[in-house]
Amino acid sequence: MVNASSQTKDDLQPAAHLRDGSETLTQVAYRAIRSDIIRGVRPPGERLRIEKLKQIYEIGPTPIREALQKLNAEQLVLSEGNRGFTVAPLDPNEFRDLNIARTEVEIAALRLSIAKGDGAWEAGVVAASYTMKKQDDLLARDATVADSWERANAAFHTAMVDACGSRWLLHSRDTLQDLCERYRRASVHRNRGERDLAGEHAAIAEAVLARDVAAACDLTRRHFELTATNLDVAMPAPRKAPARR
Amino acid sequence: MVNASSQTKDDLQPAAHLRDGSETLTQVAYRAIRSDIIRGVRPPGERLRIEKLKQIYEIGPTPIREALQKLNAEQLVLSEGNRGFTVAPLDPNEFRDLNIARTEVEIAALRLSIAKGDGAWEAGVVAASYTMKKQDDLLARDATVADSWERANAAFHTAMVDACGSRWLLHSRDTLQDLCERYRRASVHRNRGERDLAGEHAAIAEAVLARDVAAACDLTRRHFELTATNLDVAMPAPRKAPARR
DNA sequence: ACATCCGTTTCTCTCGATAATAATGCAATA
DNA sequence: TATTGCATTATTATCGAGAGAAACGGATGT
Repeated sequence: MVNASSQTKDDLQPAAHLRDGSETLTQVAYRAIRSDIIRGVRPPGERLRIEKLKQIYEIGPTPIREALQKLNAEQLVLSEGNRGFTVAPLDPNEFRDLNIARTEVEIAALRLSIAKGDGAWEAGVVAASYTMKKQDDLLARDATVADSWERANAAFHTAMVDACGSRWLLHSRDTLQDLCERYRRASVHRNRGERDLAGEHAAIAEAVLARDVAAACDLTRRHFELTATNLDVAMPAPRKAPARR
Repeated sequence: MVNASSQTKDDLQPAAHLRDGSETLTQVAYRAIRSDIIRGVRPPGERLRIEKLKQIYEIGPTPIREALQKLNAEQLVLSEGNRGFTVAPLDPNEFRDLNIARTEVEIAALRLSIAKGDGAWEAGVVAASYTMKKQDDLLARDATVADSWERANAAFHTAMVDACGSRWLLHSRDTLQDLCERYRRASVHRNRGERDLAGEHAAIAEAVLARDVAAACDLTRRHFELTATNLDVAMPAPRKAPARR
């Protein structure tokens, strides 16, 4: 007698364990590859060969390609003519560019959010600040950038701009934010110890709650700039094909 | 004798007449469908069945799907579970939202551009203003929104922000701009005659060249808001399936 | 009459295979 | 020895067909 079970044959499909009822394999592949790129599992400049990805993610070539096209639309993946896909390279100049855009969009959203925010928004700000402080204190002792700190930090800044009233503005912000995150994760942080992150965050939250637009924007801008200048973006280390015309 | 020519068999392929040497069918499909959606050829809410599109654009299902995924990434096309793709609907609230984001990003870029702009940029502003004035005068007489006016208008505003120093900021701007354009094209313009577009544009250009940040931003903001409030966004006319859960 | 269930149909999604394109190595020639 | 041209190889892009899921409609029961 075979080791029969209640499993259908679908359960035996390799990638199916992550698959929700009505979720397409394209979406699965998209999220998986995107996450791997942002977290640095797939390093900048890596060639993304379909055959290889097919084996890694255990998904057919069509969903993989569709996912890559989607990632290409947000510039996390580059696609050149008939020469396949590559992970977008990291470039210090590009990061400066990106950080300007990120900051400007954040400031615009922050300004609107302070102007329009209601009681619920204020409560969110207070809550996020509370969590942030705990994580900042943890970081001050441990110095290792935990995933929980990253999440708290993202949530903190999101809470500030959450009442801006334009989902599209927030969407632009998120896109730029994700792009920046890849740079942050891939870079070494200098002067980590010299910064008073908890103090900076507290000052921002205070200004925001006091509805002091000028101060809040100023503090946030400096907060971002400080992070950016403290980042040493690793130059694209050419593994093969140093300069490919 | 057959009407033989120097055509290779490639030239006989239906969609190949638009195909550059190293251009992918996916890219061809992407641009074609995108253009059709923005120009309103494919109306909001329309279901995009693969089989149908395959015949219309004379391209196989795979490139079509990849193009749709790309369009989905920029929210011009919606994709639901296992239920295919649809053209993103038009919604007045969404437009308000979008216009806020569009305006804020434009203003941020404008501020930076005025601060950083050099001589070449000034020359570009002057040139774009010149062309714009001609098109505005033409429009004042003819009332029909010509394609040439649309182009001049886009070029005018682009020239203003061109020196902002962040390609990513400009990219966000372009994305939002394209989304707005679809609303503009699909809507009826009220009070077209009552506006002095040439005057508004001239005032903006003047403030920009005088490096008067406050005035330039203020004028631009009002310029956009006026356009937005003068637009009557056609509500999504439900053709079939009025309210589809 | 109305709701529910089940079979049918339509459409989407996915795969494997093929054709087209670019990269690679080798040989032949100057 | 360097270079050009050609044949080979590897990888990409595309297609057509099949598996799977949702929508549709008729029949049954309350």
